[in-house]
Parts: sequence; C-alpha cells; structure tokens
Amino acid sequence: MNHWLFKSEPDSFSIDDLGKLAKQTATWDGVRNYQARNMLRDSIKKGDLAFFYHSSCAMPGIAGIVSIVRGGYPDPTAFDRKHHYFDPDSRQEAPSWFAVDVKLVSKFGRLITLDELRAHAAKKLQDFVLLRRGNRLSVMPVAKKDWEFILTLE
DNA sequence: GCCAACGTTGGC
DNA sequence: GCCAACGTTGGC
Repeated sequence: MNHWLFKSEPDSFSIDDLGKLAKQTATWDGVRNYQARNMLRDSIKKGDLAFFYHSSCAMPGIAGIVSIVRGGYPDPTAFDRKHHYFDPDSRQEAPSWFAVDVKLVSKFGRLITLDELRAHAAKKLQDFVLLRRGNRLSVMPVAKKDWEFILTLE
C-alpha cells in the first residue's frame, strides 16, 4: 500500500464538502498535469491512502485522510464537451487523463498547517515533495516514514 | 531541439 | 492582487 497527498482548493472542494457527499465518496478528476496523470494512471491503487491537502487558501495544510476506493480510470470530464475540463484530444480509446475515486477516512481534529510541516523540514521531512521549492504537483507521493511522522503531529 | 512567451499554481 | 516558479506551447 502506498501513500499520497492530494491538493484541493477548499473554496471549490473542501474536506467538509467530501464529507457531505453520499457515501463520502468523490471522483478525483480534472488533473491536467502529466506527472500527476502518470501517478493516477499507473501507481495509485485501490486501498492506498492519501492526505487531503487544502491549498490556495488562507490556511494551507493537511485536513485529513482519504482512501482510494477505485484505482485509475479515464477521467470522464475530459470527454464531456460542456465540462470545464473537457479536452478534445482525449479519446475514449486513448484517454489523455485519468481519475481515481476517493472516500473520506477521517478529518483531523485540527489542520496540520504548511507552516508546521515546514518547521519540521530540516529534521524529518527533508524529502517531502510538498515542501520542495516551487512544487506545483497536485498529486504527489508521500514516503511511509513521512506519512507516519505527520500522523504523530495530529 | 532550443528557447522565449505565455499560462497556471499557490503562498503570501 | 502580487509575483516566483514552473509547465506548456509554438516559432524557428
């Protein structure tokens, strides 16, 4: 089982929005970056766990945990002509973009803020992709040791 | 294949 | 709203 971090802008889709959905399950779609696409398509499997990260907001940080309940499959929004994420280059027989389904596992009692994660960067989270300068990946791997350390912060 | 221009991300 | 950093595009 592998660990991941998924970014979402809480103004569009927060961890509480996920919690309100039927079965607390949602399709993680709209990822339009090749590196992230490759992970969704090839590496993120049913049963994996991911941090739900709130980005582009007043208080960025990790809000909770989701599990992958369906592994990579062609992103339906890429085929939907009326959708904001429509991509005419993505074909049913050769999809350009991939999605997974996630289900809420837990919302943390408090947000583990980006500031707080940074404070540990020197000693514990040296390789954490999120903390790398200029990082823009919306889906990224989290090493098991980093995952477990972050859980102790909650 | 290079690289300048442009668009997007995301913290502040 | 600003801007640094990065990915993508397209002319050559």
